[in-house]
Amino acid sequence: MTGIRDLARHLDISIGTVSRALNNRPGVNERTKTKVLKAAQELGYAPNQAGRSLRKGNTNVVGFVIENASEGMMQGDLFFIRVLDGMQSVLTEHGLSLVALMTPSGQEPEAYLRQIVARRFTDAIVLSATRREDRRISFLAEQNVPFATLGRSLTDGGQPWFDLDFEELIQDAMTRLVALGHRKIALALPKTDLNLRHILRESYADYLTSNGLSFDPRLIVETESGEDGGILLAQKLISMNPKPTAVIFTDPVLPFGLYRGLQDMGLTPGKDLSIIGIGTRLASLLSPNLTHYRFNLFELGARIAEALVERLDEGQDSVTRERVTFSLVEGQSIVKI
Amino acid sequence: MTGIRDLARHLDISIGTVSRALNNRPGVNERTKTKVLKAAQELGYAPNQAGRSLRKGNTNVVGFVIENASEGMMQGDLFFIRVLDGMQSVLTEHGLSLVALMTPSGQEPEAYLRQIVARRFTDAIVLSATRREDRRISFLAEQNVPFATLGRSLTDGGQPWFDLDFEELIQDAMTRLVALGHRKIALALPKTDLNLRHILRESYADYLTSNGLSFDPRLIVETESGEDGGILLAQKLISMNPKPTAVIFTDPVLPFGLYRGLQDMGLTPGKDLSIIGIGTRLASLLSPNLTHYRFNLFELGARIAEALVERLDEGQDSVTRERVTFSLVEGQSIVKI
DNA sequence: ATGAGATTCGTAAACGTTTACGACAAGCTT
DNA sequence: AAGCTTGTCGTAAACGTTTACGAATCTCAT
Repeated sequence: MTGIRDLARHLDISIGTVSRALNNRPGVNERTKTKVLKAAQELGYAPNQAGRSLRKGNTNVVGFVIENASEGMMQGDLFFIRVLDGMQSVLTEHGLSLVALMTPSGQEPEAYLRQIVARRFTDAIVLSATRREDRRISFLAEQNVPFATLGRSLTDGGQPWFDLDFEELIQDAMTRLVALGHRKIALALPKTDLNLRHILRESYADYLTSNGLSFDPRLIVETESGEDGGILLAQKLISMNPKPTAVIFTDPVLPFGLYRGLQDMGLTPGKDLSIIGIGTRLASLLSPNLTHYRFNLFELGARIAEALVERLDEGQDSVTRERVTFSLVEGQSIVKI
Repeated sequence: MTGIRDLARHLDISIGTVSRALNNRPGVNERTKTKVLKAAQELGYAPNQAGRSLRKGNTNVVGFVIENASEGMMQGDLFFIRVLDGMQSVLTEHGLSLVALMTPSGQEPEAYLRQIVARRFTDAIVLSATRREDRRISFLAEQNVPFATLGRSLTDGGQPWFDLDFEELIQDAMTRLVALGHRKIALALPKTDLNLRHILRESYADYLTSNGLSFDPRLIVETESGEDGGILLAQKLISMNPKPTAVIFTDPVLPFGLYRGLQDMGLTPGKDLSIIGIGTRLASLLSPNLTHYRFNLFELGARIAEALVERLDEGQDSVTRERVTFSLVEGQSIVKI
């Protein structure tokens, strides 16, 4: 393995100038600088990560923490990869590396976080799957670790966050459904402690009350995730009182079960029940095509990364917090009543 | 941030013994050892990664390299997360960390690999998406980096590899189809330079020739990935000559298009064309249910990790290379002809 | 009590890099 | 030509840890 000493010896100059040349710092002759760069290229030199970060006190690595790798991941993975890709694209431009870290199944999320912070493994951290109250956020804030979150939380760590604009989305969905004559609109929420759940719930209630419509909490129904959850949901919806004419939900695999459940009971999705999904790419595989909202996750990742590098470069002047927009993919699963 | 010096000062002993106590090396009194461990716990001490790996010359990190984050990832992500989870579970047991690294979209896979090797970022590497001839493998072998691959390749780096047993799988699928009376069985292969493509092709040909059946290369058809690829495939299959009565494929989203394409032409999947998929979890969402093979990806990951720690601990005595088995999920998409 | 051996600990060097500091030479001004 | 500035480079310390080595203490048989 070729180190900076080898490089220096090979060029017969001191390792100090070699280092300066590589990190193009001032005070090194242009000619020798190019010589050094060429030699580094030829010998395949790259600075030893450990040595560099020990000296500089940083790692040039940002970590994206993934939770729950084992369970509800059917949802997450499609999600994360795109976000990661977006982050990567801007981080590399700034000479930063991106690693994805997944909390070991057995370990507490916070304990794992404590580890990687104490070891100084990364310069910055991106959290996802934010809970309504999230101790990870307060922990990172206390420790003064630069971080951002994908999703918001009631616990405020002063960090930049980016999230999907669920308020606006629910507003949009509800308006559409109401315009089609729907009044009994069910909201299917996954059993989870994610903040997402609460945001959806409140947006839903807000829309109804601020538009003079009645808010009936019985129309909010808990769902299991996945296909089975969808089948169960179909049965629940049919036997509910009041009986909803439309339903909004988030799980990407759930609609398959929902469709099947309805069909098993002799009902036609879209016709007998209007269905609108949030953030499920697979949705377009159903027939009749599921009307749903999609997000530009790549861009979301890029935005997060930008906020993070800004934070790393310039301290914490301004924290950008944004709700990124969505787009509607029209299908045939919502109809006039 | 509390370092080992703080710990030593706090206990009023030398940093040498503190280090020995923490890494429980011989030559430290049992009583002081427990004292040290307790204090470390209380002060939330964890050894600085950079300092430790600089001194020890290793990082205790293994990296899983993900390629192609942007494009054909619809397939991969569902795949990788489970493998990663399996790896994580055994790596943590051995005090190793796992990070997922994704090659930046713009960069050459090999260049990226060269980077992380030269920087000594990880102790070991797991490669996926192996090509038929894979320069990454020869590179890692040259550099003497401990590594394993998920998938095989013609280029042999002397590394342990684990792969799904596609030979046995094709054998199984073909036997079933032939037993049902099928003779014109199409094999749909994705446009890719992955070794997988060749393995499937050869297993397919092998089965036919070694069972006295005719091998007609016209029955091997290239597909685009995703839903559109499925629709295209449906059209191709129908207009082919000879016209196949069954088809085998791998893409997880493709069957949705295939089903739709057939239905658009007034045909019924399963009835008018027998369909059997490989490794697509979503397949069970279709109706009629897609008959397909599934894998225990968690275990696959665990096996890879085990092989890797064995390699890290004991040098390279034996290289385990295994093809892990599959299971059939019976659906209604293959029928007697 | 004394020496040998075992146990426990402190000291200091080393890992590879960056960077503050000073040395030296060259160019310029007066 | 002397002094000053500028440009270029070498020297050495520092980052936080581990570990070889030796010093100090203790144990125990003689």
